[in-house]
Amino acid sequence: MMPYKLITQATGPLGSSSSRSEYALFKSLNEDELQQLTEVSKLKVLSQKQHLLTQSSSATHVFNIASGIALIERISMNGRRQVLAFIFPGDFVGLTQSDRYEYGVKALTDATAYAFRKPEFRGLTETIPQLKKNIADIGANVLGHALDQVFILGQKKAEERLCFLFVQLLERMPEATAESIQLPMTRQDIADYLGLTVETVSRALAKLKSDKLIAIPTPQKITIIDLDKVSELGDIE
Amino acid sequence: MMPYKLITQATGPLGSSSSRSEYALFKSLNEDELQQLTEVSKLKVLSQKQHLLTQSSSATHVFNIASGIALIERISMNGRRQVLAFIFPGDFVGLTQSDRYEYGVKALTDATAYAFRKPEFRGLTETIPQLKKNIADIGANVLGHALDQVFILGQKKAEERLCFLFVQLLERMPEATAESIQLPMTRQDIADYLGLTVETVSRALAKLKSDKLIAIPTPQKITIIDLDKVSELGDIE
DNA sequence: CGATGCTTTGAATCTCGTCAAGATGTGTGG
DNA sequence: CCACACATCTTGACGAGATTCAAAGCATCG
Repeated sequence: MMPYKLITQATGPLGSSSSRSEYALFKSLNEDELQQLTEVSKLKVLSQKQHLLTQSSSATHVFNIASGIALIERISMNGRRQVLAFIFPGDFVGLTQSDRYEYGVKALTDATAYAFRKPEFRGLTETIPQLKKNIADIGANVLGHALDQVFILGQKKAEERLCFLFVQLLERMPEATAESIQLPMTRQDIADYLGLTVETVSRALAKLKSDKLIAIPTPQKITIIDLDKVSELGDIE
Repeated sequence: MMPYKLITQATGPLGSSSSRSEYALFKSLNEDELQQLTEVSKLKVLSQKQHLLTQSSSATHVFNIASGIALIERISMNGRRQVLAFIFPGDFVGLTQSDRYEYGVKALTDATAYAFRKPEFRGLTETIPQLKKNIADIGANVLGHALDQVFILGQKKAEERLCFLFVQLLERMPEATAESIQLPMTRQDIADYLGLTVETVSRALAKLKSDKLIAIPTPQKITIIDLDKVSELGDIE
């Protein structure tokens, strides 16, 4: 019935390889509880650019990203698009205020996610207190992230915003190191995340490169040369 | 952080007159439960420009605004200031992720608030399930507000941002009508909320005025002349 | 290959920020 | 009551930063 095994620390179907997150859905759950979750989950496989869920569609499930990278986006009537976050293995998405998703989630790479039907999931949050707590922690974390983004968009220049992104990726993306950060998202995605245009993103990257703060071996890969300065520029404190 | 709408139906020590909120801390609580809350609350009286709580101070209380208007602000090391929200009677503030407030709350007018010591408040959330649910709802609402702000800051121009503020004030400020919106905050507060400078705010107001979308009888009072256009410009959908 | 999509670069334009000055308003002390 | 200081708001001139429009470079994929 369960072709997969539950692991929380290491890479696994429900837990995740994303290591640096203190806000994990499955944190501090015992074997039995994990088992209960596994039983109501269903694996969803996505290829690049496919949607895990679409804005305005009926909010029937919540999801836990198992592998791959995705983004959360919100598109307004007049077509303007805001990327709200990039998400990684172990991240949890799908909660809404209403009965429809207020945002879309699109895979940037091939990806897999475990889907939980809402009623069943909600039931488990009632019977497993720790799970409810984890959800609350995740919510607080999401809010913290949103406030960080508010700060950046309200206060920072293009190059600083890019540095903020780099710092975030270093903290959250599984395989990212200062030596090599793979960028699975397009320049347009970055622009829509940071409230800029593609051209400005490209130029700001060129400037950071010419200032020797970063290198850009290929368009999809950057190296942080001066981590101190990049951190300083990207800092929100 | 952000507006935690909290209101009972009637005006009283815990709730108050602000009407338009669906996210009430005291929603669906019975008399006895309200009584328990009242017993652990303590009135705090503030005059204009005083702080209800200060950033980085020990997070000992949560608060329910009873009267007056305040703002939530976050100031970074390098002195840059971001206003996160304007809050009104019935709003709830003081929840944090850490043991210190990550933001400050400053009164824009003379104001009063009911204070709850955290341990006691937390105790009540355990014994009153509906209270816990209300807190969760409020959190979701706060997140929604933060995401709106992200959208505005990422996508909109100065005049549109101002219209967004007007729409928000119309929705949330107790006595605000299209005919008359009192602005208890300074231009600097508005600028720091919308990610602009005072000068840009002043000029954008002048432009909206010359375009006959609004009138500015006094610097602290505006009138919406063309509500449709203002709503359209300020809309985030 | 040619077609398509993504990225970069260039030039003109626009928006907003910065610096500076003046206007308006409020509160205080003489 | 007036005069003065102080804070807030507005307006102007200028410059920096970002967007827009346009074109060209580079990949990948049929």
